[in-house]
Amino acid sequence: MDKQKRLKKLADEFSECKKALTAIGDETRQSIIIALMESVSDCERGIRVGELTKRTNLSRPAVSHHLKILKDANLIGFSKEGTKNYYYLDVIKSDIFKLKKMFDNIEACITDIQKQPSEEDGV
Amino acid sequence: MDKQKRLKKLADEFSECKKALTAIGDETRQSIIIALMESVSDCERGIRVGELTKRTNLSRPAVSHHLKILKDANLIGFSKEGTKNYYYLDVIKSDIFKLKKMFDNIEACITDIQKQPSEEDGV
DNA sequence: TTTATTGGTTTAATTTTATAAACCATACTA
DNA sequence: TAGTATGGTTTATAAAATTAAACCAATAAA
Repeated sequence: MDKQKRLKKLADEFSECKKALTAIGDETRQSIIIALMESVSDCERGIRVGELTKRTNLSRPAVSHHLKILKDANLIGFSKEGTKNYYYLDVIKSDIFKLKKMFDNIEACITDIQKQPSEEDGV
Repeated sequence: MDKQKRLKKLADEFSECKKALTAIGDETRQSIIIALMESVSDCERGIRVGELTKRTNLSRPAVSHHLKILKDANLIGFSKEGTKNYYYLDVIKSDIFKLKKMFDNIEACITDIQKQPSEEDGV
């Protein structure tokens, strides 16, 4: 595949990650993700909204609001048990995996192209 | 290393990427990054602000403002030639590489821990 | 030296976003 | 059934971000 095509494909892949990047690119939501990370070993099922409000010092509506954005961006999973909602990180099923692959590709693609002397420049 | 420590390290690594994530988590800046990607094969040195305003349909002050944020977050590189400023993606030197490594670690760490049955739960 | 080009910055207005209060719905429990 | 806990949503306000206009500085060219 030529450089142009490869870069176009990479730009498209990056575009497909826009929603996930925007969702994760907010400090408040980053705190929520950190709280979810730290709870991975504690609770298999994930943690509840009440626990998240404690750990992040955010109000419940704020947590709820940002969880919705993270859910819509498919970055976190959740399960219901009665009125209790458990939120958790699930890397493989979520778009975190999509982000991982995308960053791997940026690195591979850009470094490849920048290493090679360009043919158009007369090499 | 035990799970708790491993997760704490991951959360710290994620924290160190906060600035980069916030910078990249903006639609306008995502368009700028896409323009920079697509120009990798065209111009070795990178592209100028004027070219970016054309490609993104943003005003010059807007481009300038967002480039500054991307620069401050160490996501892009630039070089001066007289009054001309060339902006470019440099994956290895920039914090894009830091993001790549961080996402690789999220994947490795979380999936490892979620795969193993937890010892505390009586296994 | 004068003029043009390039691009960063400040400012002020608009737009967007975030938040807490109040409210609603659901599902357990006694 | 009444009471309690959980948590999502709406709304009104406050805070923050975005942008274009105007301005400024530096360099290049004529």
